[in-house]
Amino acid sequence: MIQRPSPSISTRKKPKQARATELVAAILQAAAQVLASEGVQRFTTTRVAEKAGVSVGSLYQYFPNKAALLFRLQSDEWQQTTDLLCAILEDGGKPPLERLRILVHAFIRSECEEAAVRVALNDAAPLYRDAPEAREARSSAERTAEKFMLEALPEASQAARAMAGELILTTLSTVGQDFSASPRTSEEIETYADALADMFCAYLGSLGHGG
Amino acid sequence: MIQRPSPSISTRKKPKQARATELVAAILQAAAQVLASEGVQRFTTTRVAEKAGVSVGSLYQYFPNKAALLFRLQSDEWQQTTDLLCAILEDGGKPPLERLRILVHAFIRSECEEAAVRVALNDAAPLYRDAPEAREARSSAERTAEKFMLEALPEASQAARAMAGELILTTLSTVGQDFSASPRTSEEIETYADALADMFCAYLGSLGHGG
DNA sequence: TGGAAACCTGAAGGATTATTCGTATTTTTC
DNA sequence: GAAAAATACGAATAATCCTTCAGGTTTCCA
Repeated sequence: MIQRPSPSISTRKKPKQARATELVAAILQAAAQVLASEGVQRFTTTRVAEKAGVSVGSLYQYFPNKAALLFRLQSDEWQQTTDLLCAILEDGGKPPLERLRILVHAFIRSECEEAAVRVALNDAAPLYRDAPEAREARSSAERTAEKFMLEALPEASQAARAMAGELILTTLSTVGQDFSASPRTSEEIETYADALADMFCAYLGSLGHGG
Repeated sequence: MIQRPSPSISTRKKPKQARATELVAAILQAAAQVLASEGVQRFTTTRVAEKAGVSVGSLYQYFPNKAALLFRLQSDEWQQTTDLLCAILEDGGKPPLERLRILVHAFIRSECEEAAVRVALNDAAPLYRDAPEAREARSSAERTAEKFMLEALPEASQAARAMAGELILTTLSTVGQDFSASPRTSEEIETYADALADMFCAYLGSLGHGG
């Protein structure tokens, strides 16, 4: 398959002075605001620069193109979520299934809190999906998840564990996304998170007995 | 997210002659092709018309705007999938959980077969999401699903059934979407569908006893 | 203090696209 | 067969957007 030379997405230049660092921060913040309030359709480098109180040219000094900016937003968001979830998984004081339940609640809540940005970022996915940097991943979160699954399903085969882990992670992520697309009351959130956790626990339970 | 006064999406005029009907069909077919092969970014009314061997003006005679065309594609796709799934659910000869497993397999397979269009249609969602017609739904599929849940969870409360049904449907749909985004071998497909069905069955099983 | 490096500016270029509308063609109707 | 209705055409319009670059400003450092 031919890879069209999609423009690199890595940052063009790194800020070396304080004002530049602040400028980048202002741009990122403005970008998130524009994305959340206007949607992808109207997410424009010019609009972002304007909202950041900065000129477009400055934006292009630190982000080679629009996709890079979006990708950066997405990366930051993902990193933040990942840290939250890993911290929960690594809490050794509680049994695995309880930790999982807590994690589901935390994730769904987090997803709903920032629904606007998350949904818009998802809408923007096609803009940076084909970029080279978007392909790599293999984070440290992988190992944390793996360790958790080993704890939850000690008797299962490696393949079964991997499959179950992947399925749960995918489900959590995609269902959370879908759920947060509509506005929700906090009661709805808790109910839904509980149901989702019930499903995961039932699944892991069934795998634990039968092999 | 700001709601711009999105122009109506309903078809502007209905074809009354045979040639017009064929033209609309050609446009829809071309639209699906363009969407699958070029992606949303390059999905253009001009390109669609060109591929259909038709002028842009003709396209706009039957679709008031680009969003309407995309929405139509999405509707047709959804209707087709819905019919497939309802047929499986209504097969009274098999026990509920077995039907559910068959349904999961059928859906995942179907999703993977048309992955290109489906993924692109999903990418296009922001273009027609805010349209009035996209909000209504309440199809006959709802009733079928409800009837199925009544069969699968006869002892559960109405609320519990509704929640479980919604969760399973959402999971199936979003996870299927995500799974089909990468190319898959048919072995992977079957394995994944089985795992997903396992999860649903375990969930319903757990609700059946305790609930 | 002065020169260099980093930084910032924003008008303008270049490209793409959605949609319209005046005109031409085909089909139907009487 | 002629008027009317339906259909088809596609160049032109108007808007939007990404990105660059030539030239000014600020900060750093010796």
